[in-house]
Amino acid sequence: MPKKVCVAMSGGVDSSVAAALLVSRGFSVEGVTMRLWGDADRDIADAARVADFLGFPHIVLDLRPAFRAQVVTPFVGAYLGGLTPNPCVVCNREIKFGALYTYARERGCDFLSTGHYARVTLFDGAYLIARGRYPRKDQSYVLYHLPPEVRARILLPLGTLSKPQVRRLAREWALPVAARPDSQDICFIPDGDYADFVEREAALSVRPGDLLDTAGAVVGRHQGFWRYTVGQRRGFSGGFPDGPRFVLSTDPARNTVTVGKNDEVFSERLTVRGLVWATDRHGSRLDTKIRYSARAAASAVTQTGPDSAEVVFDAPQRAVTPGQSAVFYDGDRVVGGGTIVRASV
RNA sequence: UGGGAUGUAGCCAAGUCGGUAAGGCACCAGACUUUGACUCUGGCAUUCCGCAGGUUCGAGUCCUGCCAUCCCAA
Repeated sequence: MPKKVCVAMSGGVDSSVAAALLVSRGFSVEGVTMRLWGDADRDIADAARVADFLGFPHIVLDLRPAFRAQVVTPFVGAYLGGLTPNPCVVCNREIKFGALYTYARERGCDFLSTGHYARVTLFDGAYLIARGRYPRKDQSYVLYHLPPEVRARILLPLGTLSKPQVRRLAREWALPVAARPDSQDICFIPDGDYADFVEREAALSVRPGDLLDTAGAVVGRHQGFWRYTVGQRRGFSGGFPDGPRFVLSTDPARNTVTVGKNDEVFSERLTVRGLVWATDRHGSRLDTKIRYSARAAASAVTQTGPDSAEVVFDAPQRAVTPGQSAVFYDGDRVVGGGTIVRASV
């Protein structure tokens, strides 16, 4: 009796290849496409074509209310609170490996599978998320918070493949979506203008405020604190004759943005909340990754409370940003992480 | 209306002995990217260098006048 696996299919190349891989490995596959936001008919149709092509059933799961409540609303709220959220992290936790996982289990699936470029490895009796084999595309960062029962029941077929390999497989197998371009940007903001999105959702308009230097002197104007994130260079009126300035911090209460030169945007330590550990088997010397596209950096991690920890880097990191996730790696294994609430020199 | 200085793209700014407008910031486009950023590449003064004349084959670069701004002296 083959194991039954539910595959999350976005209609894109990655999840389609993941599904094909599972079919080739003898699993009993069922495709599910989540309807999350906006017009998804094209994606749903593409996923259905792939399922049909590969010969397994496909269903659509409408999770729009949950997506709005658990991803979009918090996303807007975070920006208005002066933070820089990572909606993909939240979506993976609450939707893909939350609501969808629950649904898959209820349908009797043994596993849930996605097209993430990450692996699951058995370590000391526990299933842990590990980096994808090909670091360029590694997505383990966005899965750091999966609970143990979920980690034990997910399959990530793309974890040992590179993007070019996946595309090649899609072409070899003549999948109907082989030529689709990669998705990018925030899925619920197709035009990529997140600031405009936040303003529409929150019924705000541009709210100019003072641009400050580290001494507190007004050095320019900005268009509303939510349009800026730590390390950002663009968006200040006029510019500075002696070189660019980068955001050091924002203050939602006063609607101010503090800027400085590039060498001022490095931090040696940070504090996380919402701390989770994937295993107790880890030391304090861990590599910490402070954003999706950052390289994990050597650090010392110390738990300071039930859900908080302090991270001290061997070398200062650029643009440590409150709201982003800090993920702890022991080699290739994801051992924990949390949300950055503060950075300090 | 005594003296001195300056006036080059939105901003800062280089422009030698006159030879056919560096660079930086900002901005725009593209690349990168399942978050926001960063980064990278390209574009960005085709009768134009405060204005008006003049000299010259040719002037931002020399000459004359004017205008504007700043500083000192008042």
